[in-house]
Amino acid sequence: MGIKERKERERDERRELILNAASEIVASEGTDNLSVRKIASKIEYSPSIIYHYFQDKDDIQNHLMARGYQKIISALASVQVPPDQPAQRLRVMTRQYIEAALQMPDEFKAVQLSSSTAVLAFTASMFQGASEKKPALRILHQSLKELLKEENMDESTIELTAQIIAASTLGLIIKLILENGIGEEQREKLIEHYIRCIIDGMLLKKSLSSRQLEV
Amino acid sequence: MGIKERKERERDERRELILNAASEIVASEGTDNLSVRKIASKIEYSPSIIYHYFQDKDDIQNHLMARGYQKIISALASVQVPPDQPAQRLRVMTRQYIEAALQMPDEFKAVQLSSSTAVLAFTASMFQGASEKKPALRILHQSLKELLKEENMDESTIELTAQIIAASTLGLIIKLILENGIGEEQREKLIEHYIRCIIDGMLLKKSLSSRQLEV
DNA sequence: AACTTTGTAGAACATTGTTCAATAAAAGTT
DNA sequence: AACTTTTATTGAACAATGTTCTACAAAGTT
Repeated sequence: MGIKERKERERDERRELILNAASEIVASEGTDNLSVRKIASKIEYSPSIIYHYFQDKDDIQNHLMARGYQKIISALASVQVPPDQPAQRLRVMTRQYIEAALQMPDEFKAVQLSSSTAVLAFTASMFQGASEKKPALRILHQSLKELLKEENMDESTIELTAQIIAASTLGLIIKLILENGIGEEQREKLIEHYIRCIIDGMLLKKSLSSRQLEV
Repeated sequence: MGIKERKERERDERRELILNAASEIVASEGTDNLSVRKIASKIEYSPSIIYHYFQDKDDIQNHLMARGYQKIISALASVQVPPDQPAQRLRVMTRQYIEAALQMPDEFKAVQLSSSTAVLAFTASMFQGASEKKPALRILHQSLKELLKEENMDESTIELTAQIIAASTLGLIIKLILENGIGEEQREKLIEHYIRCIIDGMLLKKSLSSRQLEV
């Protein structure tokens, strides 16, 4: 049954063709200026053909998001720090996550910031609920677990902490993306200070066990 | 010259009329479904009239943003905690900021998440650069300053810290907005834990002065 | 009363996402 | 090889969008 496979391959290739064109448009003109017709014109096909390969525009954007997300995951997964230094590992991973996101601001915006319902639903499926089910967060979660288990922290607190780190890192990324005029050294300072404050701050707190604060 | 003033008043009233209609549409149908024509139909005017009172759609959205932002600022400014307890004050303010934002997810999304260039520029003018120039951040900044000055922290670090707290709080808010299916108690837990981790974590770190970490 | 400014509407345009009916091409079946 | 079914592709069409332009009426000024 070689033909069926070839057909599927060809179909996938055309889907890739469409996605690549879409990706280029997003890269050159921004997410807002992506249109079905521009994609069609770029690949020199009629606009209608898009709907033979994708359900609708949201579908295309979902796939674009998935790609961007995959890049982030790869960047995260490729971090190899000696596993006996989980704190350092967490720092490096956080930094990698931030930098991966900054290298593809448009895709990241598509992943994280879109408010169209379909895109939102997709985002939710990756970022919502327990972090075990979210690819990128799972990796972060794993590192956190290794790190925090040694400090007799209960499971639910670890889960909460992972989510909060993910959320606040997202916030920093958004800040850095929005402030595209920011200088390189200022950006570096912010990232550095962020990791200091958030990661190290949290670690330090835990290492002092659960002493209550009444400042 | 009473007539000129009345004219201006009438003009402002119609601008308000338009903004209110826009606001209702955003509230009921979401930011994505706001359209000039819907506004016109809601106020029972022709679509063209909109352009007599606003430059374009982005202009309207900017004003919508400004309103939402004003609400957040009010919520922040209304926090009155004894000034001799700056840490507690910072906690309450952070919480208020989060809750104000969650009560108007659409406006907040408009303020923070939009990627249209005009909206972006506007957002930038409020959130970008030094926090002294950003109304909402300035209040936060002020509280931080009071709090951190006592711990001989230099100005630039305070600035960085303020920005990071603002950014990560933004991240949490976005997370909570995106996860609209989240339960009340879970949301509460997250906010509580966030304040614990971020605010208290930072405070604790500072109270131990600048000891370096080599975990 | 004549003139100018301001408010309003209607028609029109280009662009968008999407659908539908028709057709060409390919694959499968006899 | 002839026929049938499936797949690929197009062109025309539709409705909704943001926006502009021309025209015109109303209000204000002189």
